Amino acid sequence: MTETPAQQTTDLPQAWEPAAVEAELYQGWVDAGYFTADPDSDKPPFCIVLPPPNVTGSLHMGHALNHTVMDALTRRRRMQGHEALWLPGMDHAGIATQNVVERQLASEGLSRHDLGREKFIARVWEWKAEYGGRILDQMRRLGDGIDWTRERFTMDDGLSRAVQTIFKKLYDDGLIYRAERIINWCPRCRTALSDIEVEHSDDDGELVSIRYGSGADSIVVATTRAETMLGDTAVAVHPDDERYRHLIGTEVELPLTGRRIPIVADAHVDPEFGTGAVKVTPAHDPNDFEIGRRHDLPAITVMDETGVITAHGPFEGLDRFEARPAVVAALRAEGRIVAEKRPYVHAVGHCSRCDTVVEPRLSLQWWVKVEPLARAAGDAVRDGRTKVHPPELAKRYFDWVDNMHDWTISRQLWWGHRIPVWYGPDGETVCVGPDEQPPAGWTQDPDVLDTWFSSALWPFSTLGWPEKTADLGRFYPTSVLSTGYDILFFWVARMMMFGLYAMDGVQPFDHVYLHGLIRDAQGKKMSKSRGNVIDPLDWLDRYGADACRFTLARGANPGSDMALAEEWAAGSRNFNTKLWNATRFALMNGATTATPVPDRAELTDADRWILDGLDALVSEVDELFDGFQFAKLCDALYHYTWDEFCDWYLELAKVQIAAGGARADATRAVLGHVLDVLLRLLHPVIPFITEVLWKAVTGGESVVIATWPSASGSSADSSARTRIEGVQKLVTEIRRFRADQGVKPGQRVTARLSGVDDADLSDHAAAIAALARLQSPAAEFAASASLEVALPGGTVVVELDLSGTVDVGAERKRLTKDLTAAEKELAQCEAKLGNPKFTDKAPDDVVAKVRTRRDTAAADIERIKARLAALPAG
RNA sequence: GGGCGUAUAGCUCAGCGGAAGAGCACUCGGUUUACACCCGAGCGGUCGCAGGUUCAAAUCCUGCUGCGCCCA
Repeated sequence: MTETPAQQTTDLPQAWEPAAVEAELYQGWVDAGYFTADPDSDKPPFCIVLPPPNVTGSLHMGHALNHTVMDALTRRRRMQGHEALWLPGMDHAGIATQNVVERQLASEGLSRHDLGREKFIARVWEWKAEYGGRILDQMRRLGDGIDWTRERFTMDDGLSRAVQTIFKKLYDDGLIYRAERIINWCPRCRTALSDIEVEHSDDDGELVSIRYGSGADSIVVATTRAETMLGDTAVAVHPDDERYRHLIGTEVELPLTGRRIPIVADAHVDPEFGTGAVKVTPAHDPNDFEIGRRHDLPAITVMDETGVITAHGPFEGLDRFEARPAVVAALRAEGRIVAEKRPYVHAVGHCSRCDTVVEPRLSLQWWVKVEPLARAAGDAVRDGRTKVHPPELAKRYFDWVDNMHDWTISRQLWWGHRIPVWYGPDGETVCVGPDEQPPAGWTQDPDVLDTWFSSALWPFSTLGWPEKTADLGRFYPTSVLSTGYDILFFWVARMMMFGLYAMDGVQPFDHVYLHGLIRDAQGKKMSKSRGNVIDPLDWLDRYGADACRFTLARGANPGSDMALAEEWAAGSRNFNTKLWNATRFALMNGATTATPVPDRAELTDADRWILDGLDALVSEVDELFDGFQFAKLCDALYHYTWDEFCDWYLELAKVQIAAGGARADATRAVLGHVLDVLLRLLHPVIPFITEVLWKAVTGGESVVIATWPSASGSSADSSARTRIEGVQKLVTEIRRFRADQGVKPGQRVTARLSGVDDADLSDHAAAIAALARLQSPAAEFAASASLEVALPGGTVVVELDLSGTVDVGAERKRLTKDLTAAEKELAQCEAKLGNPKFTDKAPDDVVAKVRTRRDTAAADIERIKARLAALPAG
């Protein structure tokens, strides 16, 4: 008999207290170098680059979810023997960071202009050193198995060099150009924004109809931005619009200004909208800009970069939102307001960083010509080099990349990568690559690049590009990019474009996994204004990293958002506690991996059943991991752990251990083996608790570097399974009967079972008695009640001495309910079988199945009726 | 306005052609020496509405309605 090693019962504390041990465990992993990848190993590579969080950011639930996913993927591959690299870092977040530091300066009564560009940038670096990157420490608390030795920052020297290199390459290839266009302008940030940095919302506004000109030749236009009329240079109508045909080519007087403007015909005007005549302000509206180009109209800018009106007498110096009512009032005074609609709900663009209403503005900016890049990015997904998970979202990706507008990359900021273009005294232009010098006396373009420009290089710049480093050769293309579907466009599309371009057509990642968005328990978006934000740090404190991670992974159904609430985390915490207690109990009973699991011939039905279930679980988990099905994977692990291992096997194992001798030793080996495998399977999702438990069970160094389980290869014993399921059904029916009869769960009841041999359960009498709390009858046994349980092999009759009055009413109620169900079943089956079309056309196995169901139902009805008839009256 | 997605138990979601499922919540019982963060037993659904295809529809098709998202 195996000695129970003493330390196994004492090593594990009574309860799992994550807060007390997580930090130390994590530091141990880092110190051991488990997360540091070696480019020179001969293992197959696996690489994930962390979508770099903002240097100003802190961990929110969306990060926590994404990190859980990436960590689980990486940890599993590491266990599978891959050279696993998860590479961390941050982006410099141009606008956000500059805003933060400017606010800091403002509190000192300073502006960035007081400091000047160089000193301001130095100040930003100081800020970063002190406050930046809080999120990196929070990632440690989540348990991220990240290679900290490779941490990168988009403004680092190496990455800045990558930015300059690719800019020069694009410029030389004619894919970067400078042009004056209408761009999205944030008057608060005072910079250009790209299309995707603008968020549209339906806002209350006004629709004002204004009469231009006078008399028969007058024309009415409608606008939501009345103040822009100061910059109108035409009125446009549809060429086929009979109402206005006579006016085309004539001029009207623009009110308030005295200017005369032409009426032009343009096919892009919608005759159905408003009056069918539109005012044209080429300097302040993208559509109008196009009309202006087609008709060679001048563009008059009437606002400065802060949104303040710059001309036109009484309106000069007014903010755009003050100017709007002022202009309307002035027009009304002239009797030119024909109609006003207020509120008028229409889509308004807002700055995604500061929510200020975006102003379309005519301005000279740098652009990326995206057409060839976007086409390549689309093709990489179309031809399967990069796979999108879930695949439905690929369509959205195509919609985007196939209709992409050129990308404005210049930003009127100081914090960022300065555009490497220099201007000569006579307007010459030169783009300067790394290691090149601009001609003396030339001046550099003052603008910096969009942060996303450098982030788009992340999958290869972090690995050393443009140098041909060992890391780049080994880990590019990366394996998986994981992110929320909401930033599919920010991340995936741009990384794809630049990755393919810089790396000679090799895609930056093989798989793109897109997870859903985090919502509250009612499915509402989390937002500060709603007050429904859950802070992951709060959950980490109160429930532990494993519970937080398990909750997130368990909710990650492909393509759909995830609702979160306190109860979810508590449920995961409970799961961890269950796992803890089950393992502790197994160890207290001598569970071990020191002795091998005996041959199957030596094992009981229960042993084979739980081992076969474990094999099935291994295969299922592998399949689900490969398909990025995290919710199902967690459910499978949860179900096996709790419903099969804890609820049944551990109870059956108690009986086997009580038997002593070789049976007990075999059971200890099975317990040890199942826990060893189960803990390894759980480790990628819940790394901390599995580390402690796995070491206690196996005595191994660390589950982080343990081998990923594979199925045993033995074929499943289906008759063992049938018998265990028979035990389960019998035990459950007896418990149900006891509960109906009001017998306390713990109370032993004298019982006599017959038909056990026919049901092939003769080996399981002890287990049935233990689980159903039965005891053997004495000589003078007098049954006061009985029940019948139909099993595949035969019906087991259980006679019980309830030693009290029997609740005949409860029994009748139960039997009647069962009878109703059986009768319904019989009717359904007979209806089908009575339909010749069904028996002719349905597959044979389906018909056979229905026949069996009919026979079972008929037998059930007969049996239940007999029992009801035998029941005493009352 | 255009496009996409979704509608299943009180809540959050699986299931996506052949007997309606899970977690949580709820009800009843419980000091069963691993666990009350637990154990045992339950209750709960004409699968949004209306048509159609099929021997068979929660599952496929059409329309409608509600909700959500993306793009104008």
